[in-house]
Amino acid sequence: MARLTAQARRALTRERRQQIARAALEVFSARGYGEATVRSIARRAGLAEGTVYLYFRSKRDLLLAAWEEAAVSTVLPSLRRAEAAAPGTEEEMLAAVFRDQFLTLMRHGAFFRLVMHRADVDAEFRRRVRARLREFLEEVMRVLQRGVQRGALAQLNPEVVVRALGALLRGLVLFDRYDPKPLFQRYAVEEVAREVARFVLYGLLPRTPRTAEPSPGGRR
Amino acid sequence: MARLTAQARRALTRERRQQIARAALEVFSARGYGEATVRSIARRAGLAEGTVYLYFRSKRDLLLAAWEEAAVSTVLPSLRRAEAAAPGTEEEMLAAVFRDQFLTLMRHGAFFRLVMHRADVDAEFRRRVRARLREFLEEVMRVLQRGVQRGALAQLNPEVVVRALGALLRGLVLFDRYDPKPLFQRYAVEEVAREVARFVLYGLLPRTPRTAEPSPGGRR
Amino acid sequence: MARLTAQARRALTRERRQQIARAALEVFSARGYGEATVRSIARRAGLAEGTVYLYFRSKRDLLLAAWEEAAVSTVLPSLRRAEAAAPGTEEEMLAAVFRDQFLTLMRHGAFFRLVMHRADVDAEFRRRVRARLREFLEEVMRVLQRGVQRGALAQLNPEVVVRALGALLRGLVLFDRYDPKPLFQRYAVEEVAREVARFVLYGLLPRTPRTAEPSPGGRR
Amino acid sequence: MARLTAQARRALTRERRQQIARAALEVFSARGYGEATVRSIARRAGLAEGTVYLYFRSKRDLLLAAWEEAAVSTVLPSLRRAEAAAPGTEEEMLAAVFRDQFLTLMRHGAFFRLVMHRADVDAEFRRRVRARLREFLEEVMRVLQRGVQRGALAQLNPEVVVRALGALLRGLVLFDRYDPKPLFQRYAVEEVAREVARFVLYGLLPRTPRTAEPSPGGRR
DNA sequence: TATGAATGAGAATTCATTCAT
DNA sequence: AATGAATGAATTCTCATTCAT
Repeated sequence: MARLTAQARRALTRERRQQIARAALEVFSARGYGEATVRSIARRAGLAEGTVYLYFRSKRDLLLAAWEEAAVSTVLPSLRRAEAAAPGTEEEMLAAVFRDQFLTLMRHGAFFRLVMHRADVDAEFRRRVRARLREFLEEVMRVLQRGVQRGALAQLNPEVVVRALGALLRGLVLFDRYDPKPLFQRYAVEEVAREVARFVLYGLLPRTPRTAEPSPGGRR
Repeated sequence: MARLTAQARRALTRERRQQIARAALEVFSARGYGEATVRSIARRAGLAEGTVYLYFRSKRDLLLAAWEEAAVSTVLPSLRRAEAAAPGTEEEMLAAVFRDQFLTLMRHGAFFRLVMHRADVDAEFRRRVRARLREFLEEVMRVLQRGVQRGALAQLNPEVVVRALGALLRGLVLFDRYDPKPLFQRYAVEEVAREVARFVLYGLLPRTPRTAEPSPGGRR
Repeated sequence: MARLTAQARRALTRERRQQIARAALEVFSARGYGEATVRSIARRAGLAEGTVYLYFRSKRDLLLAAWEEAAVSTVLPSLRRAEAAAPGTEEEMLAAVFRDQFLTLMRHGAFFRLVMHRADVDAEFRRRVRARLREFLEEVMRVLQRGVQRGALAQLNPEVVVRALGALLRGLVLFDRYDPKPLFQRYAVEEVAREVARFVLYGLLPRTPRTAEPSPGGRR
Repeated sequence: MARLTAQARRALTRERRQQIARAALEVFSARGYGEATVRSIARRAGLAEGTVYLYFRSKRDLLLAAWEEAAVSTVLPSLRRAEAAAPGTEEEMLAAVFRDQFLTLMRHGAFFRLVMHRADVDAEFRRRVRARLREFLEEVMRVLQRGVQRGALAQLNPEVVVRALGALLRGLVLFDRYDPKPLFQRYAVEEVAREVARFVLYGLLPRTPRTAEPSPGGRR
């Protein structure tokens, strides 16, 4: 008659949920939403079909859970570190932030592409995706605005820039899958991150005049 | 009904195919792949279910056809125009190219998001998406390389830059759907295009030293 | 390309619906609602499972259709005939009405028992059952009221009597199934009908005084 | 917990069984058989699902137990009282018997309707329902036969009359649920019982000639 | 060529029953 | 004795695809 404490039970439940959510993440990533079956997710989690329904109400809920599982970002911390960087190391710090972002995105690329699509089809899901994005956008915007105020950044519209940066980074990874010559298969992540950091800092135009002044850590 | 020449027949067939492909594009955009039914596509095209199968082998083929229908780009021409631009109008020309790209993407945003996902799930589809992208990438790369050689552009890796640019532009539009404060609902496309052009040309860093030299069409 | 006229098509559809409704009636009668599967109904109708759903939206709709199929009453006509009866043949006419009612009920006894139960569980179904009963009740009530006014019937509350009669007749058949010595297996329907008619006309008390008067077609 | 005597244990077991059977009766009445879940019955009894299976072998057994619970009749005693009635109070006594019967039936109307249906589907259940009915039928038949022999009742076939009476009483209550104008919602049970008693005693025909003679307890 | 009725494979979901604790 | 998590069989319903007309 040994019964578990309510706390222990809840912990077990949370663990099972995560176990299933991870399986869902894998299966959804591999097969998409429509093609993934609840059965295959259960099998992947090593459980029977019915068991899944003890922890999730529907297949749709599995998708939401998989999204929570995948969306844990490692980027915000590295962004905060970057902001605290000494002047002159901007390029390196930005490259580091970008690399982290790339790695995060690469881990679940297929799933994020699925998410983009499902968010079109499923309004509740879209709401959740938006909620998660909001926090991220606001944090980065704050960083940018401080940079502009300090004179460390050009006077660009931060609303646009934050989205341009986000699109650039996410797009680079997520569109790479159907690139005829995938970038991330031909260059190391670090390399791409550094090159993108340069592009982002100095733009497309040649910076010849600038090299005239002592720009520590400057390039070329 | 009088007999038609083989040519006329083929023309009719092509027309019917396109009629169905357009219907498919609309329905897929609105509902996604799994949720779209062949019946709804047939209905949208004003035909019976069976008729669709006279022109397409399967639902999957409908998706491929919808993709061909959607992927007609208006961007390459505007890019060529841009390249021929006189120095000093770079910003305007780039903004124009970007605007065209944005408009193209916005027309079928939901469908492109679907495509990104289906390309993960369906290898043949991925092949086709890649093929279409290749031509585009190569064209833009050539433009960039010429710019670098002429000294008009910074010495960045064109492989990276072309993808970064593409990701930036596509990402801005495609991710906007689940932006908590959608950019393209709050700014005119032209405005976004111009701001992004500036960002892309000059980068994030302040350009104060540069304004010292006569930079026609310079900014702010 | 021979297409059917809209009329012919509708006739075919009606026929198919009835074919399926009859199969449903049989299967529901034999197995009950929960135990009956749509598949078994389809098989009984000689069709594939999916075909059933071309004609009915759900299993529940099949039940409603089966009910319409079963509830076609042969009783009202015979009731009207009875009312027109010459005095003195009351007993015979009533027996005839009862016999018809018994036969109707016996044809689908199990199904009517199911109906009584489902009407408890399913509100929409209850509504339909009620609607069908209403017409019947009102007709019989009118007959009774006329009888009372003419002095041909005792001054009883017609509301109660119509229900008492209905309950008696329906109950006799429907409860017979779990009678340890089923009446209708041991007596001919006609016999039961006649005996019940006597009971209903003269009641339980002995009618000795009455035999004193010349009661043509009187009894015993 | 101290050991219990075998007797005390058995008593506890019986009590638990009844507790569950009552819960089953309620849930079956409210939802029907197929729609009722063992879980909901367990919850209603304040127990866990598994516990139910310590006392009953299957869901079907729960139904049998619920039937035993519901079928305890209060009618036989009142019938015996009625038989002992002095002449002249027949109408009142019969009305009293009927009222008791009505009340018993009304308490579990939905369940009895379910029972009628399940008895069709489940042979063992039918056997049990029959067994319970037998005792009742025989008792009432004896009463009727004595009445006929004493000359207190008309010379009708008691086999038919006992069933006609039973059908009438049970039917009145059980069919009332889907009566468009339910009798028992519009008349007091006593009223219905009295009116039905009159109908049953004197029949539908007017008793005018009869009132001429001294008919003790006559009507109107 | 066009139609849409028919098919049946396949998927999500429920729930009676079992069993380790 | 009591629990409730786990199981998986079974069911309803959908829809891509076929085919007779």
